[in-house]
Amino acid sequence: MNTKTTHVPTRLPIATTAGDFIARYTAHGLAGLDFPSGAAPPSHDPTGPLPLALRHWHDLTTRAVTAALAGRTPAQLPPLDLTHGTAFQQSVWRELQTIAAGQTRSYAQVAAALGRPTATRAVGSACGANPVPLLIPCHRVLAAAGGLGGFTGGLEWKRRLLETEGVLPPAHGSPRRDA
DNA sequence: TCCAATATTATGC
DNA sequence: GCATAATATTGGA
Repeated sequence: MNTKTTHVPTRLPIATTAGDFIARYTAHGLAGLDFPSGAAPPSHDPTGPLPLALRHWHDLTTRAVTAALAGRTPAQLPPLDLTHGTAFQQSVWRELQTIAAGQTRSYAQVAAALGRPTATRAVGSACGANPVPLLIPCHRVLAAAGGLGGFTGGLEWKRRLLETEGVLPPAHGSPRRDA
């Protein structure tokens, strides 16, 4: 790639009922989305007014995140900058975006859709590398055995999102992975 | 180039 | 139900 270009993405906060999400933007679009850590607020240097395009992206992102938290599918998503991932990861993320709200798929199912039915573990790894949670419904991917699997940044979020969408399997009894 | 880790899955006891 | 082996991709030494 190019040399060490100080490509620091613009960080903007997204106020939600669950806290302030942190959206990271690059020149190509939304490059990352972080859960409310409750740590230091994203002090974006107000060296000047935000670019119009960036403001538009942030508006779309805010709506998308709000919709996702409400268990709904975002009507429109901002341009995503997924160049940070490999070709395989991008394929996985693209496949995840085809999963509608209220529906879940197993890691094996996603792997099979990619033409690599034996790459179940790789899919899980790619999901963990997902820079844009919520918008890319990585939380809708469950283990084939009915388990939640894992979730980078906090498994409680995954549980909360699934519960909101009404697809959270019962903690006792047999989880019906039947859509 | 090789080693180890990972948000899994299937099989055996 | 628990433990072990197998398989694919990635990042670092």
